[in-house]
Amino acid sequence: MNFFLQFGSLNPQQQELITQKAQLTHFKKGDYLSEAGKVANTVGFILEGIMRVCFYNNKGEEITRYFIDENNLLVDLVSFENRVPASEYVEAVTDCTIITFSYANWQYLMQTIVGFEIIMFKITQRALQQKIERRTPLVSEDATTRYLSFMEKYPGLINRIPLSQLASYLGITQSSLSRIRKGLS
Amino acid sequence: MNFFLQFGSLNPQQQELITQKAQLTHFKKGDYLSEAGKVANTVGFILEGIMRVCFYNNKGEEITRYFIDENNLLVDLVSFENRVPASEYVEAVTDCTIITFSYANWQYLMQTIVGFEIIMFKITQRALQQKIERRTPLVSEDATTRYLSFMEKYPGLINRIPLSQLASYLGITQSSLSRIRKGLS
DNA sequence: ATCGCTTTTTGCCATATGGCAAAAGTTACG
DNA sequence: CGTAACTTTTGCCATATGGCAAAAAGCGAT
Repeated sequence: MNFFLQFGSLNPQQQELITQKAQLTHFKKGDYLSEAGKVANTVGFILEGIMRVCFYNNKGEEITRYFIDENNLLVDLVSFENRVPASEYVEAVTDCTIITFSYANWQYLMQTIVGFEIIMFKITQRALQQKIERRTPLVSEDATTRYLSFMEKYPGLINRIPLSQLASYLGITQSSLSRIRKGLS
Repeated sequence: MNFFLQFGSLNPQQQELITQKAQLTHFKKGDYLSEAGKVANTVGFILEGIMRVCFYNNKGEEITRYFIDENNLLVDLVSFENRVPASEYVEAVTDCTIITFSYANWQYLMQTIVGFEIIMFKITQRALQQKIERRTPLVSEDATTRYLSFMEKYPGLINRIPLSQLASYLGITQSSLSRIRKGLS
C-alpha cells in the first residue's frame, strides 16, 4: 500500500478496496508473469526481487531486453492494455515478492476509485521515465562501455543477475563478459 | 488537416481553429526542430521528408537514435511535456515540409477543442506503437542483420539517408556499412 | 564432507568490425 | 563545363568478440 501512497493520497476505504483486489504473490526464479503468445493478464509491482523481459531470436537464442527491479511497475503494457498476445516473456530472475492485480480487478479499481487513474498515470510516467534513463545498450558503444553503463543504470544488480542473462542484455557472449569483468578488475 | 481527420472527426469550426494555430514550415536539410540543452518548444507532423533524433556521445561522435518519416509525430515528448531541457537533437535529414504547433497553441487547442485530446491520444498511441515496432537495433544481432531489419522497419528510407547517419544508427562505421552493402549485392 | 548440477572462467583459433588514409564517385554552383 | 565540397568505396592491418569445448568454481541436497 505504501507503494501507492507515494503517488497520491487514498482514504482508508479506498486503501481497503485496493488491498482486497490485490494479491501478494511469490515467484520462484524462472517463473513467468506473462508469456509470449498469451495475452498479459496481470499487472504487478515488485516488492522484492528482480524480473526481466526477454524473447527468443530467430537463432533460438534467449535475449534479455531489460531488467525490472524493486518498486517498479511490471507489465507488458501493450499486451495488457490492448488485450493482444504478448511478444515477450516476463520472467523472474531471482525469487520475487510481487503484488499483482488481474485485468478485471484492475479495471474495477480504475472505474471505482476516484483519483486512481491519476495515481496510475504518475506511476506509469515514472516507469516511462525510468525506461528512458535505462535505455537499451547502445549498439555504437563497445562491450566494456555497455557493461560500465549497465552498472550505472542498474546499481546493485550486477551481483544478483546470472552472467548469461546480463550477457544477452549487453549483446555479447557469456565468455566475453567474463573476460571483460576480468579485464576491469 | 487530413492528418488529424484520420484519427477522429472535427467540425468545420474546429478544423478552422486548428489551421489557424498550425504553421506550415519548411526545414532545410540540417535544420533543427529542437536541440539538446533547450526546452523543446514545438510539436510537428512530417508531411514530406525525413528527420532524425541524435546526440553526441562522450567521444564526440554523432549518434542517430532513430529516424522519423512522413505522417509521423515529431516531438521530444519528455522535454515538450515536462518543459525540461532536451537531451537530444531533432534534425532534418532531408529537406522537409512540416506542420508545427507552438507549446502555447498546442495547449490552447487541447483545452479548447472537445475531443482533441482523444485524437492526440490516438496519435500518440500510434507513435508509441511504431516506436515499439521500430525498436533500436539489437546489440545481440550482427551488423548485417541489423542492416536488413532496418530495411524492413523503414522501407524506402535506405536510399534517402546519408550512409554516415545510417551507420551511426546501426552502430557501425560508414566503411563497414559500405562493405556490408557490397556483400549483399 | 560428498555428489550432482549450474554458473563462471579459460584456452585456442576464426572472423567481423574498426581505424586510418586514399581513391572514386556525386552534387552543387559559378 | 569545371572546380570545390561532400559522400561513398576500397585497401591494409589491428583488435575485439565469437565459437566451441574443457576446466574450475559455486551451491544445494543428502
